[in-house]
Amino acid sequence: MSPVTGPTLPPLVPGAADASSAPEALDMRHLQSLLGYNARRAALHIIEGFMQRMGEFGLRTVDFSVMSVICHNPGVTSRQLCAALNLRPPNLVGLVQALHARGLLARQPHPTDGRALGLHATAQGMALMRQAEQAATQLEIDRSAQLSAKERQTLIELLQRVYLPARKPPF
Amino acid sequence: MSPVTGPTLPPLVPGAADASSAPEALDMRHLQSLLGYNARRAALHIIEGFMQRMGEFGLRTVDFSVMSVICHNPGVTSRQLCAALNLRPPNLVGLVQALHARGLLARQPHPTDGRALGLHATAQGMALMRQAEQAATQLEIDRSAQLSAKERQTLIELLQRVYLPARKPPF
DNA sequence: TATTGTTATACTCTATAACTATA
DNA sequence: TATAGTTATAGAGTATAACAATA
Repeated sequence: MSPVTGPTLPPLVPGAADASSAPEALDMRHLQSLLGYNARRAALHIIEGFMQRMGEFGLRTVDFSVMSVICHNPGVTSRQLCAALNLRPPNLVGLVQALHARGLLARQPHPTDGRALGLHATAQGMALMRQAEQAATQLEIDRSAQLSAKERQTLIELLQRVYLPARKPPF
Repeated sequence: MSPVTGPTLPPLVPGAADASSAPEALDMRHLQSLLGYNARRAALHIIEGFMQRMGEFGLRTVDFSVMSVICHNPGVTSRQLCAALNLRPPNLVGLVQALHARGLLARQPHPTDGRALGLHATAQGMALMRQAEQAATQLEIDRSAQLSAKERQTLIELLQRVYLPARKPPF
């Protein structure tokens, strides 16, 4: 059982592998056969570098996402942001307040709904995000340098088909 | 700017999009061009169902990972588990204690290192994990039903090339 | 009655420093 | 001196319930 090289998974019985004989390399094949495990490990690998890089702009991952959506969708409401980014409204309040306090976004009354507030990036917020988005794109390329541009695109498309609702064929 | 279908990203200036004209659909193209964003969203989508399903076995995601590695690597130490799963030792203590209290694993003195404890799954733990691993595999297939078996395999391989250290060609 | 934004709060997950026993 | 396991604890992230203002 030791020199297994094929895709066969080890049997789930004692003695199938012995950690004391090779303490430095564990058999991780079953976990590595699971999509969720691999997706989580890969996401954490990318985001680890992402957080470092965005820290230079004073942004956490979620700050970047929120600012990016606001920049590309002027007047978006908190509720829309929550739906698009899978956030809970109470967790967005302090986040938006902090970005507003830094002068990165402004809140204007919604044109048709008196309850809502439209979120707009300020000129300063726009300038920051232009830099941040460029840095983010470059960082991701560096962090996934093992992939070609074509492979990276394939990976993104497959990931989107996992979590995005299926769309009609004629796009 | 409205009927854009190509890969061109919207300019990062006000007026590029207007949320009030299409309040139900936001422009998410920039975030969706980022690998980290897509990997995180896909991972959360899979793991959401994973947690529900594993809850029936009384296991959280991390419990499943730990038990799985122990089952396939009898005698593995806590330190090895931490390195393999990117966990911090203090966070593993209570986790292992809980699994031990449930009779799912046993801790035996390490044969060569008096400081370490070898972790072994009990018969009960083995039986539980046999069911859990089967359920996990099936759940992932269900949750990624938009992908063919071949596409799912391609996705896993691309993800592993992102987060696993590169290996020598003649593997 | 339903929804937006908000407050307060609790729960989980994760991370760090420091201790002990052994190598 | 370095490492394995542990303790205590702090911080971040995430979740729910409930409220006022508006639809």
